Amino acid sequence: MTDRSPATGKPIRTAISDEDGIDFAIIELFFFAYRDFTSDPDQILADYGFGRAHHRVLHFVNRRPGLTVAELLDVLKITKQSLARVLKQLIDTDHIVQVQGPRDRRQRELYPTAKGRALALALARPQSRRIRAALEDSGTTERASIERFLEAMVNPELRAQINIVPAQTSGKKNGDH
Amino acid sequence: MTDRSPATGKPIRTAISDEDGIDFAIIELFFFAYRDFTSDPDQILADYGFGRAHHRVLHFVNRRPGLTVAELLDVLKITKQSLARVLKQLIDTDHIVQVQGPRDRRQRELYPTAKGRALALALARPQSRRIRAALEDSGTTERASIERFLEAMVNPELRAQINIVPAQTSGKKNGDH
DNA sequence: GAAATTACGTCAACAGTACTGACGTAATCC
DNA sequence: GGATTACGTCAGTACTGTTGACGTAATTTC
Repeated sequence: MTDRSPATGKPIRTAISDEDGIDFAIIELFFFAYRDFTSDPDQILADYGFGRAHHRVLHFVNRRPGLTVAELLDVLKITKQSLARVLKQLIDTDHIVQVQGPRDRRQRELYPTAKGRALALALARPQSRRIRAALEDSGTTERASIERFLEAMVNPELRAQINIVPAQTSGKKNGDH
Repeated sequence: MTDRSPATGKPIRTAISDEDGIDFAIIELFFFAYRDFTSDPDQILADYGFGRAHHRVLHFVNRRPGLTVAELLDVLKITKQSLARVLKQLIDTDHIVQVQGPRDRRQRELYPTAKGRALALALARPQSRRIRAALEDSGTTERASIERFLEAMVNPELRAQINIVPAQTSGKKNGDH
């Protein structure tokens, strides 16, 4: 390679590859996949003057209605100040309401309104559609294998959060609307 | 209960679920997985005073050495100004070098230096480790199925970018000079 | 060869999301 | 009653993204 130079930059012309046993293919795919995955709701959010932070808050409040501010902070792994702004906006725009905690009145339980529920669904719809299409296109027979892989990508100590999800609700309570 | 009120917020107490045929499970898993996936390199980047934007630039310059600024912008889907700041820092810190384009001297071909290559590898290592572990933990026998799924998640019109990856540098052209 | 276009760098201004640290208030715990 | 907790908020800052405009050098077009 005719390399004789000082410490200062010499251009390396060969592409990095799986040479070092590093899975660049999936690393890169994960980047592209997530970028496009989030671009769907971004379009909708723009109409409301919201961003991704609003989406995340809205999502989890809909998924775990009644969770407290502290719990939400823990799930999102952001600070109080970061949450404050977006949460306030969502409350002001009547997407989320706060209810004083029953046991502990210092706490604020967060619930979606009908408006907030509708928006959460609207944001999730294109994402879900993309997932379904991807499962079909990739010929993935069992959805569960993707689910297992993604779950295994999450830090073990944080997996508890994932399963707080209400799976028991699946009883299809009320009729259609 | 007692739900009859004006348009203003009434708390909905039931969790959103797969009721509407929406794949909330995977939507949420994708969020958690990507969050933790990016947290690995974030730790390292902090030591250099870099952020995720630097990581992405460094990654693609290492993956496609010699790409031009315009090509990089196209891959990252960001604006010139956003790129300018981080690229300048990477050049100033001797992680990336610019070489005047051979065919078109207006262009700047971007190459990693040894230092830049080393950092790119250091950043990719924990991510690759996480992927390998996830594949094992989830009992995914064939890596390719995950790869296919992720690729199918990418917008079709953008999939071309993915395959620009080297490894088969030949047999691409069709008699053009 | 002059004029238009292209590739890139840069300046200015701004938005969204994240951070830290500090302070105040009400409620609960001990 | 004092300490702690849950939450809200103020101030300041960093990173990454945006748009628009302008300048320069190189290439292309006529």
